Amino acid sequence: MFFLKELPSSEMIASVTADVPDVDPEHVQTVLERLRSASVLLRDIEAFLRTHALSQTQFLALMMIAREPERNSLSAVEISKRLDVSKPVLSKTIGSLMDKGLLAPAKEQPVDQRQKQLSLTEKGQSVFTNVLPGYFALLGGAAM
Amino acid sequence: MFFLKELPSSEMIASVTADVPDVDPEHVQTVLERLRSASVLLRDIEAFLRTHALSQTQFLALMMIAREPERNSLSAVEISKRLDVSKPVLSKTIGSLMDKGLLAPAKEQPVDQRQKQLSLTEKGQSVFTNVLPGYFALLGGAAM
DNA sequence: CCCACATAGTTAGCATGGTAACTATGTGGA
DNA sequence: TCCACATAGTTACCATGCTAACTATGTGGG
Repeated sequence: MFFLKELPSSEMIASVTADVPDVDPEHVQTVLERLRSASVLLRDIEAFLRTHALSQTQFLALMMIAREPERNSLSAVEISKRLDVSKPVLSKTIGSLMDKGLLAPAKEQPVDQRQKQLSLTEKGQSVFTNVLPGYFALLGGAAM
Repeated sequence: MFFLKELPSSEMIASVTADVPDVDPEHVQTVLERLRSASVLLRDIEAFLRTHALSQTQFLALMMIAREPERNSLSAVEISKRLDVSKPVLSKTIGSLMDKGLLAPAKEQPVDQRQKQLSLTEKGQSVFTNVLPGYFALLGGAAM
């Protein structure tokens, strides 16, 4: 997250970037503004998801499984190819989703015994279905 | 941070947003792409700052003091008006910057004894000066 | 004057992110 | 065959974010 409330003035950006070759101060200004909007939106999304007792990562993990075409389960390693978090974080995320009863081991386990196939429970399906419209409404309403 | 490696396909966005009134799927797509770019850039910035043993918040706190016009010190409450983090986080950030010897109590303390005026040490000045060009080079080089 | 309220900052406890290092299982070439 | 290496997932430990509640100081109306 980018935590500045007030962005640096154009004058300050211009004076600082003057020392740095090949940097366009106006582009820097644009990038800073977008970082700020993205951070604000991400906070709003987190606050919204928290009202459903989900973190952003938990929600995205549910989405990866729910929206996988042709299948209703994924292994952790498959989720981690779609979700950009470290392995331990994914492991903990899956653990907390299982504790909440939103995720469970899939009925059909893979031959490779190192993997754990995971699918949404009924509760997981229904929570995801409830949250999704609000999530996209936030994305759609964002001024970026 | 927004942790999807692959964004949802336009088809999926279209199908989901069809249920949500007043949401333009193309706008959602744009917002998702910007969230993703912002997250990637923020990670790059964090990685860069880490090579100088600074967190993003620590660096921004230094910047707030270093770039304050007409003054060379700020109180915590003044920093918190410019930096969008909670009071306890700011308190810890200031503590860690003081531990590193980058920040110190200012020579002139305010009359209000609840406040602690803070200024950069020489080391803090020099670290900040060293880091700033690389920081703006990253911002300037970002494709957003 | 003084007590209620406001403000500055800290402490305590929790959630979520990271890396390093570990176990367990699979795989491929000598 | 079997041993070195690769891959899946977990454990341990730490940094940084949050809220709630605390202490200390300042301020203003009765």
